[in-house]
Amino acid sequence: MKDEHRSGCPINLTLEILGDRWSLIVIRDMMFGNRRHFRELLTRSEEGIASNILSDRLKRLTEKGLITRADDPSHKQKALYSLTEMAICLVPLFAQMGAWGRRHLPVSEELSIRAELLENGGPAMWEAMMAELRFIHLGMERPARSVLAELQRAYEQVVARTAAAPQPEAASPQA
Amino acid sequence: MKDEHRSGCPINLTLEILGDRWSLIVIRDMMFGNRRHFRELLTRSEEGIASNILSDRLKRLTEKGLITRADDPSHKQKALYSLTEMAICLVPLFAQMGAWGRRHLPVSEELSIRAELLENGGPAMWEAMMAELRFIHLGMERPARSVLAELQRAYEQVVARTAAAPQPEAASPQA
DNA sequence: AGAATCTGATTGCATTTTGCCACTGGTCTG
DNA sequence: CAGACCAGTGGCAAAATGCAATCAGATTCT
Repeated sequence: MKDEHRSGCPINLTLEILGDRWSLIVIRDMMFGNRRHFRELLTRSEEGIASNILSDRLKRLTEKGLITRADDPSHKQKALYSLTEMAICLVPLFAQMGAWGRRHLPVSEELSIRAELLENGGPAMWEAMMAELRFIHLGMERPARSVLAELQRAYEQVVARTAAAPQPEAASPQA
Repeated sequence: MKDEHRSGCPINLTLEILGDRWSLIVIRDMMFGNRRHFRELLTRSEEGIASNILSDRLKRLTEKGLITRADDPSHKQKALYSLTEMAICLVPLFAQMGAWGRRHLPVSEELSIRAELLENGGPAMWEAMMAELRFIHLGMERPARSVLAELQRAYEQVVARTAAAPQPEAASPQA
């Protein structure tokens, strides 16, 4: 563990923790895909993370205080990973990243509908989602609104629609 | 150049471009520090980027459409780098990154005052800053408000204050 | 009970990226 | 014309990444 920082700039310190190709992918899957176990994160990921990288990132993110690891009561060898408040506070960052990527990069429609909703929902929606994540991961009181359900429903609708009306060209599956 | 993407997810595509330890540092220095030349970026950086890394990042960011390179009319061997609209649109992302880092990581006071102002200023301030960057980097009309000047002034005030009143240890610098 | 399966990882190895530092060819300045 | 300045390159060791095989314990299937 190296405690030396390149500088005390908030942007730099954030990059020192999240500035690689996988850390935010792991958090994204835990946050939006509700993946809580090693295998779920390993196999049900769009991008196909390698097991040693996943292992390393879970360890590193735990050290940095973004996630916690607990034994799953139902399965003795299962580990249950949870987001901490620190990670839950990344919701607005994800919203901005999604908004930017959606506007400037060749995103697929199915995978960007969540970003679109989150952008249009604004800070109120972000806060509602953070409250929901605090319920799921930190055991706090269940909020009335379920943003995750809204996002999932919209995603499924897009999937159903694009599957029913196959586009001639622009919609290549390309996972 | 590889055109294969791991997935069409906006978060993933954003990470494929900006998900490393240096790309956002370079853009940050161009954006907030108004560094436009190779040497400025190389030597006047808090974090100390290596010249080959800087060279590579400038090349990559140019390919990806985030910056442009032009000859500086005043010096024949100088290259002038400018942000594109795509990079200017990262302002809200920087604001969120700064806000998150400032809240959860051991930032220094001088280097986080800008993040604090940007967070408190909200979307209106971000838009004003983007307009200013469009003036500086894209030659658009000069806006009335100069957010960069506001940030710089606040930074200098903090530097002057902390230099004038040397802290003993953990004593609050008289808020 | 025994075999197959599932769990969170680990190990080995090749490739790629990073970091450090010296250095280059051209340009500008005093 | 000497020395500083300019945008980068090149060499090399260390670290990170990617891939595939593997591990030991826990659970499930038969």
